[in-house]
Amino acid sequence: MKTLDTAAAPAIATVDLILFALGEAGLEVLLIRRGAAPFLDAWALPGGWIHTDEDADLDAAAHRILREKTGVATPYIEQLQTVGNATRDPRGWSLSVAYVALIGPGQAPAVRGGNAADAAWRPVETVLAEAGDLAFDHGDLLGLALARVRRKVEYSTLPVHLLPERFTLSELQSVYERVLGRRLDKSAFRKRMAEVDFVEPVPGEMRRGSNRPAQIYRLKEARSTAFFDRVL
Amino acid sequence: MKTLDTAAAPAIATVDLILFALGEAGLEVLLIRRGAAPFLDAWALPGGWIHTDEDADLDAAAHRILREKTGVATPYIEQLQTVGNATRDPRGWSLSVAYVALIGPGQAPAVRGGNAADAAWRPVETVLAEAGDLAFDHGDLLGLALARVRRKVEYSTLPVHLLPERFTLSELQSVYERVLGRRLDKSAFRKRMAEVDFVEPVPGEMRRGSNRPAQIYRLKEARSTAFFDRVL
DNA sequence: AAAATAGTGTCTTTAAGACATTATCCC
DNA sequence: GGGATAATGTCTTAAAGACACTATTTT
Repeated sequence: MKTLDTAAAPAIATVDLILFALGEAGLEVLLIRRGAAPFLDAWALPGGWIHTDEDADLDAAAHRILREKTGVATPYIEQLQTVGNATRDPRGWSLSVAYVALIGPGQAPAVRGGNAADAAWRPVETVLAEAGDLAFDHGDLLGLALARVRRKVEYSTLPVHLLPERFTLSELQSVYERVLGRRLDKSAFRKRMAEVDFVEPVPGEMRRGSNRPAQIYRLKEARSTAFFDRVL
Repeated sequence: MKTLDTAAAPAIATVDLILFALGEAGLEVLLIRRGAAPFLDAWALPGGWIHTDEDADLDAAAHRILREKTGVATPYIEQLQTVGNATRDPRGWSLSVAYVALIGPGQAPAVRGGNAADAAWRPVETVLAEAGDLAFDHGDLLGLALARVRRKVEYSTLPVHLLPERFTLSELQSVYERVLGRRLDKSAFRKRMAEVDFVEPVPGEMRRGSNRPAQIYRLKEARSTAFFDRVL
């Protein structure tokens, strides 16, 4: 969201992004410090105006804005919800389409978008505890996004997108456990992953350590997210 | 969507509504014949511009537009998805927030909104088969809405909103079966309804016929939609 | 009594959860 | 061999699904 956007016609509405990655403390969200009024110097979600002259559609706008604000190019992304009311922006009636994006380690730029002070990864719990400090209604949007992700983890394969391209089943299980905040049974977990049939072993590739090597898996192509019959 | 809306400032984006009700042929959707270009005389979903001077927020806009276009005042309503691209409206880049609404028999006006020829309930299957005939990308929106409803019926109590306020458990089961297109086991169905605890018997009220009378139920207050642990 | 639907119970089959065992590497 | 984690198997327990039976009304 910029205040300097003066080309009235091509700017329709804003897109805000809730970008999650897995860090030391569990789920973390990328925040950007605002450099303009309103909410000057407050932390905010990365967002920007739709540009009708360069964005073919909403998803393209979300990708562009994410890339421009954070440098992230190819995340998993899905539309969350659209909020619009007279009070969320002091400048007047405001419409924003919120997107959730997930990236794995490595794709996550430590800090991007100008200088180091204006972007930061923050643990979601910490941010939510002080949700009111965020610009606009971004605290609400973060809450919505977190609820969506937590719920969807229960019945889908969403968490693969928080891992690098190649991973072991133990690593995948660990992601589920960290997002859900509870332990899962190993054999039940593997049975379910086999059922939904969305990952495949990479022949010959193993993760080695001071123990039995683990088979490395990757996402089956054309299978971005699968759904379970039942809840975990 | 009107072309005559010339007040540039307060009109931001459109809201389109997919209004479902249960008819003879199963799920039916309300369509309105367009009275202006583009797509003059084509069938379309009821929709209209957000008016920043009268709509407090998006949901309020959706309610107002539904009421104005169809006369329906108090439906179950939920936001579906927002679509925006350069091609859906020949007049230029267009943004629309789609809502799904469900109403029970009785709340459904046979025909409203001017004269009888400009609104009609149509079976979803029929309309989808000729989805390309609808104005804009409304065929796509209808497809999205139907997929959402069909999926959500599997794990939630959504179908109560297709019934009148008072109903029997057999009637409720019948709604599930008609939307899902398959039979359900009676005892399993009742067990599940008891589990989620979202309906309650109306003491003394029974539905009578030439058979054993059936207990009449109603939605428990403050419980619009509940979710199952598992899929039906 | 017959017909019809409501409502509940029983039994079989399946799946889930806890736990144990075996496997394979490094040191 | 010891330590560590991978991978799979077994057993117990709970739930789901199919089906049958009982209940209560009208005709």
